[in-house]
Amino acid sequence: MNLQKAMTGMSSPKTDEITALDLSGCTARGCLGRQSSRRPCRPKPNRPKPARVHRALCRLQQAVSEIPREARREVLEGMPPTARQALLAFMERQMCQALERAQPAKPAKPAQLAQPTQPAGQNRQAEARRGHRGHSASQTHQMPKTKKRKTRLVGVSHKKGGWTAKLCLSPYLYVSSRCFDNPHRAGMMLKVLCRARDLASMIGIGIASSSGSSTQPLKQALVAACHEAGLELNDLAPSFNACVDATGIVGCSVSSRSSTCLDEAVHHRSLLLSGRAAGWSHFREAWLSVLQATVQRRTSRAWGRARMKPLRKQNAEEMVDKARRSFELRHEERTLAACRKRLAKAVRAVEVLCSETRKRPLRMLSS
DNA sequence: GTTCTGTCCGTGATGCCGCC
DNA sequence: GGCGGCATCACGGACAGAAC
Repeated sequence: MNLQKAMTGMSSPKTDEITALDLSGCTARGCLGRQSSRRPCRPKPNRPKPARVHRALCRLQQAVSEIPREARREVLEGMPPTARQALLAFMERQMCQALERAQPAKPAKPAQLAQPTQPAGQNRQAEARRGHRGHSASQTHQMPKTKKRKTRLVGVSHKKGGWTAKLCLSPYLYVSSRCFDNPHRAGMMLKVLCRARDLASMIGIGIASSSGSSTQPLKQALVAACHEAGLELNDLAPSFNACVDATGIVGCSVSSRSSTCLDEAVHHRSLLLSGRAAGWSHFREAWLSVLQATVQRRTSRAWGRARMKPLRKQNAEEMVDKARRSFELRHEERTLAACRKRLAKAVRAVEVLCSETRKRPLRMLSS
């Protein structure tokens, strides 16, 4: 009974009844009697080794302990009786051993005995992975081999008002042209942007290598690319925008405000990236400051969202916190699903071993 | 060594805003 | 309703580390 409580962390009478039924059913099914009618002592050659059984049960115990406390009862109820009995017998055995060890010193509480297998945290894999990723050189300036949904000129998009060219100038940093009335003109601008990107990479400029204070060479590359095409920078009217993938923090990408000033976009990118590296609270501050920032805009007759004003602090906080809450909910769901998957696997493994140990399964599994 | 999982990065598409 | 263009989302390949 205490074992069950230790496993579920609950003291529901219903759970206790279930445990009692299963434990009594286990002996009433007569596994031992059936076994005695066959070969009494000689073990089967393909019988699982105790170490293997022990590992499988340890895994199952850990999988159960990873399930959030409130969902454990449901999980235990849904577990096949064979696996559940084996687990209970295993834990009972563990408890006895622990009690024996603790006897000379002082008696330990049963609830504490179930704790050692509790992992440090359910998300430790994800946490461990976080922060270990560097930027691969191969990822920069390469066109991904994605399936294009429409066979249109890559980088040119059709808007209600015309056609624009958009290009990733450097990791996290995007540049868009102004709107043009035909796709050919936008395509030409796209070539100019590509050329600027190439010029920048040729002389080793890159946002990755340039801090916020040294964007001048990149600007020069843009001007040079325009001149090569017989254009002025004003013809292109580039607008810069930094986008940071924050799926690990808020479950989506976060964009800076679009600005005609490269320095502003780079500054926002830098804020968001350093915030992301430092964790949620820092990222939140960075995001808030980006949302509230005033940036330089194109001088066009565009209105509405194209002229969106900086958010007020309260609105920005609402937006940021809403995104985080939504992410946390989704994250919890994903974590629970992963726990359940691991549990199902562990249960299957124990069931297989139980079926292999046709003789006295409980006694063997608990030894 | 292979598979799984989560993150990074790049691209395309579309919603939305308010003046004209 | 048309317009200009920013904001946001969806999608998918590449990648790295963990798990098996």
